[in-house]
Amino acid sequence: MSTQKLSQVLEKALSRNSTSLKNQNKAAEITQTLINSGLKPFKTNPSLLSNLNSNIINLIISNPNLPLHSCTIFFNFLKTNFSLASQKPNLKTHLTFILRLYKDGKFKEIKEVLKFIIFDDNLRYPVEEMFSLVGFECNDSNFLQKFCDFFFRVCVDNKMFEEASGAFDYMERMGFKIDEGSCILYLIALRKCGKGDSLLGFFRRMIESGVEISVYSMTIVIDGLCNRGEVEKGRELMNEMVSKGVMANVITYNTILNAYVKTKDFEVVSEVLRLMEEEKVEYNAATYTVLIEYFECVGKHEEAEKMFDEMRERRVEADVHLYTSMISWQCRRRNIKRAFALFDQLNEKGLVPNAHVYGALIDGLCKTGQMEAAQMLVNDMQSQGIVVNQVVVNTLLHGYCKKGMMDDALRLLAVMEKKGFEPDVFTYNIMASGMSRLKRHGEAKRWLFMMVEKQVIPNVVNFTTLIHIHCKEGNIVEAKRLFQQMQRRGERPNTITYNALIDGYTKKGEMKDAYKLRNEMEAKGRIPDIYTYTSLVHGECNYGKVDEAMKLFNEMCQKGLVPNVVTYTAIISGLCKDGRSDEAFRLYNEMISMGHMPDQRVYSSLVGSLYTTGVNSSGCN
DNA sequence: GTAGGGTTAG
Repeated sequence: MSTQKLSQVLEKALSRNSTSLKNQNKAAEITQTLINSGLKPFKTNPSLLSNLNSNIINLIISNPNLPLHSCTIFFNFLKTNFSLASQKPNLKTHLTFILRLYKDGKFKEIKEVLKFIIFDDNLRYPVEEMFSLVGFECNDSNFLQKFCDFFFRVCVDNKMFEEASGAFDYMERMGFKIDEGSCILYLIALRKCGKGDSLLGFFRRMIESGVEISVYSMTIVIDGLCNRGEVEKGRELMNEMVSKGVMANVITYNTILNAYVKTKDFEVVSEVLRLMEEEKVEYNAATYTVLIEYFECVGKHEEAEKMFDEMRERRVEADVHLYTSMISWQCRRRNIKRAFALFDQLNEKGLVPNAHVYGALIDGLCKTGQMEAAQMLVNDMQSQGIVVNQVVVNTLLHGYCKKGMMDDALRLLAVMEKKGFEPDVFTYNIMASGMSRLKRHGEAKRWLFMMVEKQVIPNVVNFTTLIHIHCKEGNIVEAKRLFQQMQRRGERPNTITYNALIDGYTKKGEMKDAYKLRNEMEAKGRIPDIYTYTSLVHGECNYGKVDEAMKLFNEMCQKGLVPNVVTYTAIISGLCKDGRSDEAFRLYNEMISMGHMPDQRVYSSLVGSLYTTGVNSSGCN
């Protein structure tokens, strides 16, 4: 190094020292003022802060003699005072303030400052650079680790997954201990944002980075896999983790059990139950809820009751979830008395009913047409301080619509809208189908058009309703157009959608197109049900092709589908019109033996057939 | 900071 250069360096160092000294003096002066008199002097005389620079600010903020409270007030003053725009705290100042908060254990406040940094265009830096700056400014490795973790969590809280991922990478590269709790928040946020496909990938990264894995994060990932229909993958993951020493608990098992219950596959359900027994995992209320749900779903009511009894024998306390499920099933079976008995039981146990429980009960009353009682229950829940939410309003509306009480539905809707209720996809569909049921097709369509105007995106159900309306109006062209439009919009028609359209075609006598759709739905994995067959049977009968109708009728029975009163009516009247009263009476008897009550149409058909064919000899009883 | 519950269309 030349002498000249050395002298320059020395000069610079000296001048730095002198500025540094000047800064220190200024900082000390301001700090003292803040301690003695707070912000007031600076507000009345802003020139006191005229020579402020970031070094001075940092010296003030990091001064442990200045109480944190004063420190915060000063920091916020600098941030918000427009006349001090040139001294607005920069990233380094913010980091200094965070360090100060950290030393005082103010973690919640740190997160707020971090959030501010993340959303401020002038303060936001690439993750890497910011962390390096923290490491450079502060030699405390513990703080840097904690800082990274805070930053990661704040990104997660604000759904900034890429930034969070960057923070994770940095922590991994630096060999920091990564907190599982933070990773769990990341997993939950992913799931909440519909990014379930990223769960497993991130979980693998956690394992590779040496994050201590607990049953919590494992279960979240398994749940995510189950929700995507990848139950087997979930089970494999569980086995893999068990071999690594992470034991599954009752919640993990419930998660897998619940996924299998939805497939209604008794074999796999029993297998999980056996596994739970082997592993000595005791059932809890959630296990019983899932099992009761399963048995009710497959129509084994007695088994479901047995589960409820077993739970009490094993002294597992029922909770609100379980009662809601039980009540809902009683209501579906129209056993309102039992539903209310369970409701009383819940209250006697000191459990607090919530909107879900009330929702189930109100639905039960609506299903049985007891609208006054339903309204009373709504008042009751309100008096308990429970908010009448979207579901309850929709349930009530549906109750009124089903009874054709459209004026009451409209009145309720108007009242609720005044209270801030906003109709959703359900509401519009309930109103439209209510109108359509009364053949008020114009109004029905208006409700569905209104939802589009209100920017509510129609789903497959809404499209199906509209298609159905057009079919009822005989406008099969428009129905078909909508059917294609919905698919272009990414809504996949389900069995019910196909049924609506098939019914439209059969009513027009366009049987060829109806069969074409039936084949198409099968090819797409949508299974024809009794409604599909009933429409086809009806269509064939209407056009005198009773042999074709009988073929369909036998085909559906072979497939294990049980004809209902409508199917029987269609085929019986078809046979009668064709003069085949023997066959008609045979099916009539079959229908009676199946426990179906014939309606007026069946009688008229049969009586009519007696007139045309003379005396029947089949011995109808 | 892990699981289970109430609403819609033929």
